[in-house]
Amino acid sequence: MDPNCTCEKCELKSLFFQSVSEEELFNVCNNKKENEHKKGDLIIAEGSVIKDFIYLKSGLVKLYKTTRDHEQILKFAGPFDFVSILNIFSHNKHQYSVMALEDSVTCHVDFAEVRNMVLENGVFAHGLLQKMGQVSDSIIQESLQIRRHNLKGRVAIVLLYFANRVYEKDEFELPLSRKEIAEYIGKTTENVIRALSDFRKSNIIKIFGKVIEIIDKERLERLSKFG
Amino acid sequence: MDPNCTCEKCELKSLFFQSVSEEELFNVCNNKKENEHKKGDLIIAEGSVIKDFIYLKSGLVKLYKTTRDHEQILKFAGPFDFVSILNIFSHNKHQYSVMALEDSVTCHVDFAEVRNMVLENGVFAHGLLQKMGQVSDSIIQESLQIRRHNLKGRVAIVLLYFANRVYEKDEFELPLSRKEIAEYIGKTTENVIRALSDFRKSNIIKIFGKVIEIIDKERLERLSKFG
DNA sequence: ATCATGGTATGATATTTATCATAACACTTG
DNA sequence: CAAGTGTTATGATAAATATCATACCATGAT
Repeated sequence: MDPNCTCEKCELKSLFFQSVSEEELFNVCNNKKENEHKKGDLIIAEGSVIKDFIYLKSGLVKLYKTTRDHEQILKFAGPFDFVSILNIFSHNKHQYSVMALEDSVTCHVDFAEVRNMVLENGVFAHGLLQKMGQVSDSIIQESLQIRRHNLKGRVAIVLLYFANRVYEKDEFELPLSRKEIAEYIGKTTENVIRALSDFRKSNIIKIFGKVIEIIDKERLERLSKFG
Repeated sequence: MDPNCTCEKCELKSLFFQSVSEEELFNVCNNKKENEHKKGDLIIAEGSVIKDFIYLKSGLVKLYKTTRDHEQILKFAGPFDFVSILNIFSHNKHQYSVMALEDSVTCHVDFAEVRNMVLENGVFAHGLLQKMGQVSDSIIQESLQIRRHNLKGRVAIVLLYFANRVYEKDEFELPLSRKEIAEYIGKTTENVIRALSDFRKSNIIKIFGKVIEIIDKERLERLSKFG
């Protein structure tokens, strides 16, 4: 093995390359590129041509679409639910932008190579179909969930998402501005701030700037279900 | 060829079986089942086990999810944008229900057979990846589009969808109740009715029960963009 | 240091939408 | 036929949310 090739040790190898032969992996590995992104960097620009199969090795990103007057955030994603797969076989341009919410590392494999692997390796293709189903379903289900809740319920869902799914702690630094929360849940920035203030006044959370501490998780969970 | 096998003539053959060999097609064709559904029939029940790869040959359906107290409609779909693909590789149970909005015919192929074709036929697998990307993207984009409009804008979007995409006529019979429009756009039934009445009073549409005639399409289009 | 800028925060008000009530009508069922 | 049920429709009112205004604070640029 080439000493430059570290894919063997990649935590995500099993995600996409489980079924790939030594020879194929070697090939992918030597032609891949890894990019580092600082918090706030644009990783993928909506409308740009898709050249690579891109996946997230580490970090946290937001997926969003820019419209006339504002942005709509589709999904927050970490390494194990990364998302560029959705468009890659059906569009030649990226339909969404991706921005780093925390320092992130992406891995880029030439798309032609991935397509060849799909054409030649059925197990690999099947794995991609599975992953794609999971990703699209998570976006759709989350969107439906948010849509059936009011302002406070939606904000509660976001806080619990970061506490339970991303940081696995009840005190964490929000990697988002209030505006970005608003862009995700489809409400105004002011009302997101009001909801957070309301939670603070009701002793459900404490707020120190971007740091949130969840004090009464039960109540927050009730809000996320019935609010 | 078996005289019972009419897949050769199926209008949708190219959609899913473009790349499939004579032998494979023959096999699929003889093991397929076709089902007819009357308007209002449940075709797929959310939560039921996925056994078949199901696609729509003709008709019109709604895809929806049942929650605590009401239903949320995800998508209306005809033969060329059918949707059961989304879950089939990633879940063992259907995540959404499908109901016929008009008399419909579905074609059922055993899932194991489809999986085998994915594993053995890269071109077929690639075609499914493309189709799946299109379907998931259409759901996501439509959902975002609706979310950034107000009540009237949303209703206008629905009317134009049926006029332009489904019936290709400016006078058509809505295959939906007002309640179902509400479940799709995420507003109350009363307000959907009010929006329609409002369009009628403004001479944008005429209403004869379920039959809608669009009189001022330009104004409706403006509403669907800026409302 | 000063200035502009963006994020956070709060209040007052306007607008939008939901809820509740009622009624007419069509449709099914006993 | 009558009774019940669901759909369409409209009005009155309540609740949720958006909009506009203002302020404070931190940050980076000049």
